[in-house]
Amino acid sequence: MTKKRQAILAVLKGTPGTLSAAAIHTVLPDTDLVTIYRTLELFTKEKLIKQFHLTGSEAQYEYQSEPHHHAVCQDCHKIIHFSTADEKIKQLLALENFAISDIEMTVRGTCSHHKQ
Amino acid sequence: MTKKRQAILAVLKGTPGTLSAAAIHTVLPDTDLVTIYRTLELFTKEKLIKQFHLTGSEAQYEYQSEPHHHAVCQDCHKIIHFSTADEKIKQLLALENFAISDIEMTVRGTCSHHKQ
DNA sequence: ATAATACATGCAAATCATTTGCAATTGCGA
DNA sequence: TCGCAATTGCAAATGATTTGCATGTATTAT
Repeated sequence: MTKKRQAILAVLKGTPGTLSAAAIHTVLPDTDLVTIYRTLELFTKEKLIKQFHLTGSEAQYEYQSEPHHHAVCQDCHKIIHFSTADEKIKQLLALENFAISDIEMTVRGTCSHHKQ
Repeated sequence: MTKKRQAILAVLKGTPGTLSAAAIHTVLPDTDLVTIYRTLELFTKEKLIKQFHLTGSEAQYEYQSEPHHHAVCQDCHKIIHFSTADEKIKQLLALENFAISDIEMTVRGTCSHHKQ
């Protein structure tokens, strides 16, 4: 764990929401964007952080604290974080004036493709 | 609804899983990839089809029949489709020999950013 | 402490998916 | 049929991410 990597992790830990690689680079302009990408890939593999592809453009990263979900505004791309699952989602998000048009779930893991 | 658009929709309707823009282009090589992109955007806005960003690379599209969810293998990127939500997910995917490492939910809609 | 080796970083350039500009074409209504 | 608007294709631009390679830094064995 080098100084640069510590700095990147610190930025992620110190940010409540999600961050893109470019966003981290504006906070740490002395660290090359390529280094940031490589570090984020490393951290993701080590499960220190989580990577999300919420939209078609930049990936979003966040420090893995409490597991939770995301609501993305289709107009302004604001991301609302929430932790309770199930039926309560609608009530919870209603409090935030969020009009749900679709709930989409992605399960990640490994399938039976390799019976080594 | 032009002929080209009909053909693109037919490919999506005739495919059980998801398709990328490039995949559609290999099925319909006489339709320019740009036209495919523009048509997919159109269909997505009209809610004829659904767009997914399951990984960092290509977006996946599928005809909107039954609402369901996706399990993505982190190694081979195979996509398993399933419809039952909640606790049964684990049992269902266990039958497919899918080892879940993470369940991630994305809610799409509109937040209160515009009080026009 | 020094040499040898491995790992981390930065820069430039490549790559991949997608979007944009613009001209040519098509289709459809007056 | 004429004219206008929408559709398509080609080329090029863009945005995000990755790769190659040379340099720098750290770590270990001698």
